[in-house]
Amino acid sequence: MSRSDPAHLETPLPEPVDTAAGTGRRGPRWERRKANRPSELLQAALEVFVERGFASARLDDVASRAGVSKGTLYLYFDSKEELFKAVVRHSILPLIDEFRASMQASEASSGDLLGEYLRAWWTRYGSTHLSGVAKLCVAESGNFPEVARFWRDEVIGANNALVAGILRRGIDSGEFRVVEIEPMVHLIMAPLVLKTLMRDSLDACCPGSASLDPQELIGHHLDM
Amino acid sequence: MSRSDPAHLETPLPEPVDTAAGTGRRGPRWERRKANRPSELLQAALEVFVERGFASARLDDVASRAGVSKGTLYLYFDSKEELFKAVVRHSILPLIDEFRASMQASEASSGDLLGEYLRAWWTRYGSTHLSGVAKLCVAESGNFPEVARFWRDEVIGANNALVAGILRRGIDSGEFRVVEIEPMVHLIMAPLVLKTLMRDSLDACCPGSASLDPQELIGHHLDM
Amino acid sequence: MSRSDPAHLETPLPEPVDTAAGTGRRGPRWERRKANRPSELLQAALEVFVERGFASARLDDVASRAGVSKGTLYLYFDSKEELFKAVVRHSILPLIDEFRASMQASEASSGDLLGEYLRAWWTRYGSTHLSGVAKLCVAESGNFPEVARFWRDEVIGANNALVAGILRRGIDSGEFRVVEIEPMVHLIMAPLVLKTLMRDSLDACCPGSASLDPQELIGHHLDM
Amino acid sequence: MSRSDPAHLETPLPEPVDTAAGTGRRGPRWERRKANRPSELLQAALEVFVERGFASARLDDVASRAGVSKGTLYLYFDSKEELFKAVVRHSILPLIDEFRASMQASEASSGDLLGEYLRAWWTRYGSTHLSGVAKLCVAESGNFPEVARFWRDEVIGANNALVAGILRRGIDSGEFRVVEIEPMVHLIMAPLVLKTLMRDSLDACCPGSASLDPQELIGHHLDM
DNA sequence: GATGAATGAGTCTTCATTCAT
DNA sequence: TATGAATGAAGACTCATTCAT
Repeated sequence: MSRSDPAHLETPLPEPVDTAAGTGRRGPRWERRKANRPSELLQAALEVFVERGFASARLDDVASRAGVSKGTLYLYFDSKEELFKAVVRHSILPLIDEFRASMQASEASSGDLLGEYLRAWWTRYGSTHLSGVAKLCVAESGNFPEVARFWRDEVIGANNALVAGILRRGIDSGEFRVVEIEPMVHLIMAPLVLKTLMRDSLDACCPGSASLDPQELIGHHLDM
Repeated sequence: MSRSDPAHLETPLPEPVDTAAGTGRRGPRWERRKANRPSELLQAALEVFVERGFASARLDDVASRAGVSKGTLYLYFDSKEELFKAVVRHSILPLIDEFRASMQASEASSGDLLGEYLRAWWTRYGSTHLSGVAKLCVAESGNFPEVARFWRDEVIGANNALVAGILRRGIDSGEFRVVEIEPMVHLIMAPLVLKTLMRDSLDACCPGSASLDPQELIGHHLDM
Repeated sequence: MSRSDPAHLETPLPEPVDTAAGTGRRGPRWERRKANRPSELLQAALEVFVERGFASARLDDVASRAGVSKGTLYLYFDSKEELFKAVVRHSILPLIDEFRASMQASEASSGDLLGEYLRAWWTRYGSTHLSGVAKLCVAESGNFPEVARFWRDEVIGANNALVAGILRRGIDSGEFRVVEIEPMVHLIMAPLVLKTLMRDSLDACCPGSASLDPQELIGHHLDM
Repeated sequence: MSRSDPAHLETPLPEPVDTAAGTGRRGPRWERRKANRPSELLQAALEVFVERGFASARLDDVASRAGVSKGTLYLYFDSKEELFKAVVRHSILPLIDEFRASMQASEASSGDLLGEYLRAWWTRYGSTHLSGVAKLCVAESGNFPEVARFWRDEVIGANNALVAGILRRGIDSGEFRVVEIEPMVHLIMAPLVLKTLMRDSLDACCPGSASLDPQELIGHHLDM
């Protein structure tokens, strides 16, 4: 594995000693759920953080959205900050790995591959709760520089590298005309990225641009 | 005047008792400063809000950056929220009017006009402290829906209307080929907008895309 | 038995269901440990309470020092407070009884007896973990008045009564010159007691006074 | 000044910018009292800390005893810990200086000087709220080692040095018989010190020993 | 009996807001 | 008008206690 995350974003999901899951009958005051509590908490935290931002998010809200009490959060995360970092980390890293893997597996033409990738990007990320994390990282960059750096280098960096790889392959094979790779990557991604940022913030902003989704964009860009 | 601000974003700049204003005489430097205290406060607030976000920004920081005491802020703004709204409002509205006016005045070809506009956009907005407000509005949209709506409808809306107008003129005159206006506006603006968002957050993110600035973008897009 | 403990300090050591006790057969090591769990818990609690004080001591620390889980503590003690009181009670009462018994048994001269007692005091109490409890009672007197009263009346009182008895016997027999008993008891005990308090708190405080230990003190005081 | 306090215990009393004290009429919601707020707060804190110990003391109690709100404490002290350290520091240092100064000024005989000193010790310290700080330092030594070190080295150390100086002078002049200085200092101070510790904790402990106060002790010890 | 995950009351700490000066 | 000390509500965090396993 060649990823070079900053060490502090490497920590694995907290995994308390696993106890056999209950049989499910009756309604106890609370339930033992060591095994997937962490990811439930992270999901709740992701939503609250994206909606409110780090500072405005109340841990009480995160806890009640996850259906636990405030104290439970501290069984799994040392502090609000650690929870925040964990949200950023664990929400996106698996997806990056997935994208990387699927690219290596593909044998399609470069044009198809680009279309495939952008569509996957939209389906698995852009249209998902996940894309809210991008907005979150943008919003909190001033307060969490290392998170911003992580997002820029590891997440955007990885994505851009994948797209650049496709472009380069297409150019090498003569399928695409010769263009500067980096600006073109930006030109291709920007409308999609901006769209998700907007959806997660200014909402149904700019009605009409909805038609810009994957298919059209790919069409447009492949012209060039 | 066709602007349709929500009422709460309409308030004019606060004008404290204006000592010796208009008379012109007897205006020692520190007396005169009183007159534009509000805009100095707004400037300081803008910087702090952009850096930290609304909730994390401390009024103490705003005050000390403006060189006044915390209490003074309350002579001009009723609350932190009002200050925030004033920052968003007053930072951008004059510029929108300016853009509108300059567009109406121009008689250049549509191609030149588009180039001119994008360059002005970059010079007067994109490369400015001002663009940080966009990031701020994105970041705070969850907590300030009316600010988000204002930014989307009034700011982005006005900008897009201007660009759409240019495109439409070019198409009508046969200078541009026929395209769907709205998606094209998004395609044109997105790379620029995203770039400013990134600069104000993930920093010098995506190095290499720096070459995408105005001139190149215009070239690329005029091809289509 | 003339002790007059406040009722709440009378409780005997908790005795959980005693597996295979009394029968003598079939007592594997880990089974046998159950029998003296309570005293192991008390020992761990004593150490933690002395080190940190009542409020700062965490039951988690007590539990892990005793090698059990936090919940186990509640099988033997109803609350942190009860644990605290049990620590104070059970740490010192056996020793007091022991001292009382050995005094009654002794037929030595009063001078020898005093020396003997002070030496025993130091060996069996002053140089021991036990003396930390004195510091603990002093420290917590504000929060646990009944514990303070217990310590003062039962512990210090009992000790002083023993020393006073020796002095009185020595005076009655003409071996000691006539002095006021109570002040003399204080004068005799204070340096020893203060020394243990210091050792348990300000540490090797006042270096050089180390030579004050039993023998010397006895010498000094017997002069008077 | 040759004192060698650990640096972190050197900080002077917080002194916010001084404003002329009010004229005293009317009953405002709160009063501006920058000038002596710090010492009022310290006095209140001293009492609460001595009564309850560091961990059990609630800042709310300190604040209300000082007649201010909880937040006010934070205008003068960064944290509960800093408040604690300030209490220890500022309660005792002036007194130490005072004792040192009065010793240097005195020209009495060594015997009188010793009596004078012990009487001053009792009047100005032992019988005062101040002596509670000693109990506090003893109680919190495990949680605040540097405070313990400060008390042992600076406070007890300084006191012992003064007493040792008197003894040495008396021995040199032939007024006292030759004894080992350090043990003797401990023998002299211990009953007094222990008495204050008891008064501040186990209360009117050991009734009857009340007669041990200055005069008697001096008499006893000058015999030796 | 033992365990340790879950709870929630209790405190420290921050900071927007007020108001005496 | 300007100040900044004082306030107090709000929220992060801890930890004694409970209870399902």
